[in-house]
Amino acid sequence: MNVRVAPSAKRPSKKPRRERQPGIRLGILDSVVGFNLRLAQDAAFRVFARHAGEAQLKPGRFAAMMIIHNNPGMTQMDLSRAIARDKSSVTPLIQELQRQGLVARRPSKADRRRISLRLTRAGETALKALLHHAMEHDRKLDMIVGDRKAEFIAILKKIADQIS
Amino acid sequence: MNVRVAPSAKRPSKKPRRERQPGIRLGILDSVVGFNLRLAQDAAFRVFARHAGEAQLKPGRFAAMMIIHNNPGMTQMDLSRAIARDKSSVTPLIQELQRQGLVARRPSKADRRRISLRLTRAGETALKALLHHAMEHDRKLDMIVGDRKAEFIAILKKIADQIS
DNA sequence: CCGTGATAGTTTGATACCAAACTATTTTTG
DNA sequence: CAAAAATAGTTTGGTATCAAACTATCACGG
Repeated sequence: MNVRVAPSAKRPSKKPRRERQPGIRLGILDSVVGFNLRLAQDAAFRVFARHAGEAQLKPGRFAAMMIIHNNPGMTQMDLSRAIARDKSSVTPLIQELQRQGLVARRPSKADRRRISLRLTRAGETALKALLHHAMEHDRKLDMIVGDRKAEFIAILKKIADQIS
Repeated sequence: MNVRVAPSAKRPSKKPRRERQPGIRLGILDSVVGFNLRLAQDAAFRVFARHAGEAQLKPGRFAAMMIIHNNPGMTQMDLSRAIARDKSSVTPLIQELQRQGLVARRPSKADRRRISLRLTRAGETALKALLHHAMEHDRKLDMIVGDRKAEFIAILKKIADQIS
């Protein structure tokens, strides 16, 4: 890591350096799992979202559609748990997908509190396109992660499941 | 991996812990790095924030104070880059810390656009207390990550640095 | 020096999220 | 069975965040 920092050197500087110090010391944060997890996730999220541009590809939307595709008839609560988002965050997400004609919402016959979700034909078609973009993005991550991908993901899953 | 399981286990747990719903099929998402990265980071973040309760410990605040501690005199832009947050997110964060008397903001003599940051005496004291909580939290993560921590963090750093 | 472009910080507007309160149902229990 | 508790979904309020517009200051080429 870079360790250099502004040395507060007495510099009667006519010419203050414009070069911004890339050497901010992180201290122990440098080896704190949570901090590095956040930086990595932020970076990955941003790259994903940036390439979304034309396609309406956002990580959350893609994940939701993918899961609905895999579990037709699932409820919003199911989805909430699967993507680890509060149910109140699922409401507007699904409403937006419905508004765009990608997801169909039907009241459950068996339990009238529930709304069963499935992709429309258009939704299935859209998912196929998004899948291409998403896989391309994740391929970058795969390359960075390298051959320890399985173990890396296993650790991430353990964190998601076991932390309390 | 996660395959359906009859949920009717005799488990009268009072507090329905948030966990992924067994029985929902994730499909390829199950092995997508980005998706698992998000779940892990979300879980870690929430646990950290929850234990904040009493102390005013939020991941962002702690990281900011830690970095300012390690780099007295740094600017808001420096901090913005260090924690990978937009400069416009740093403004309210620092103002809050200043309002609480934890961070001192002083205009830079050399460059009057800049504001140099440092922890106050109270800030240093507060940091010590927060450090204790934060380390306790990260110890949980350390236990989950196990003996491959160095490699795990190395991969996270690679993702944060190299993704584009 | 002087004007143009870069940089630091703030403000404003938009988005995503959570948590709590609320409604409508269903399940459980006394 | 009726009351109470639990569950599904929505609404509301608050926070964190980014991006773009804006102000002030600084650097640099001419």
